[in-house]
Amino acid sequence: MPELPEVETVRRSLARSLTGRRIVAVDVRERRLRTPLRPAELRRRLIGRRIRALGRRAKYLLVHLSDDQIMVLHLGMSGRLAYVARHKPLEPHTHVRVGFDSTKELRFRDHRRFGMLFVVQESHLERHPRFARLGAEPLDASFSPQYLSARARGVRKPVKNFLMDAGVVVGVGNIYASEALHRAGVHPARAAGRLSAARWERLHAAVRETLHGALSAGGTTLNDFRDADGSEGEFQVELRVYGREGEPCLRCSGTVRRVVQAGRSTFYCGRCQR
DNA sequence: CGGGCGGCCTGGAGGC
DNA sequence: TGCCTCCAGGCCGCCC
Repeated sequence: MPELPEVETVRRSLARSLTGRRIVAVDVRERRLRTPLRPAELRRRLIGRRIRALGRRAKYLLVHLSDDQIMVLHLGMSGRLAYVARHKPLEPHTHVRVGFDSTKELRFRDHRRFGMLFVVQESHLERHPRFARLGAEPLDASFSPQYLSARARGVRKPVKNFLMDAGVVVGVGNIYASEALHRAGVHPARAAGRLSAARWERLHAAVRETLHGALSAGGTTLNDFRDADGSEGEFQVELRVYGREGEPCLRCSGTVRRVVQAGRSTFYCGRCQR
């Protein structure tokens, strides 16, 4: 569920609390995450280092540390980060605690354990296997309709799946792909390689507007998304098609439908999305 | 080789 | 009421 706006929301809330802090303790309570945690290595590479800044690449949160190190966090589907008082009782599924030179600590919870936490050398980040093949950042200036159109040339897979391909554009997950396609009036099953330049213009704008809107709302909280201070997002009330199967389209008199594409639910209006 | 799909996980919802 | 199945979806490996 955490897509770009949710990860960015967490980044912003964490940056306020963590920037400038020094790591003094790392407690791994469960090492079986998506990538198995290595407690000794984590301690060796994290303890004593200071947090310089918080960044983000795709859905990865980047905690930039002193000495050229980055602590990389991925929330998977159910991951949560919270900066809370050290003495607060542990919530269920708290897998990692990172202590700081303050009275608070960072807690990483993830009941489904799809999340990740590892450390990379900053100068090696772009060569890291999980980063080397990532596509454009949708909110960057380099992301353009021409880029999308060029990457889609000859691609026969549905445009919905194309938008969710992190090798093309990052951060667009299942919810915002449906929302952006609806906003652009593009049918999700249309082959990516068969969209006109005008449609790429609309879709490009729709992706950015959707992500910016969600960001302004602090993300979408459908089940359990929270930022690092525990606040919920508000964008769920602005969703136009996602989760609205059978309900009326908010733009025309059509009905929102649900189909499964590549194993994922897609919501769209069969009337105004062509 | 592009693209679809299953596996990884667990909690919650819905069916019987 | 309780048990079972299904679904949620980011990412990757596998397979056609």
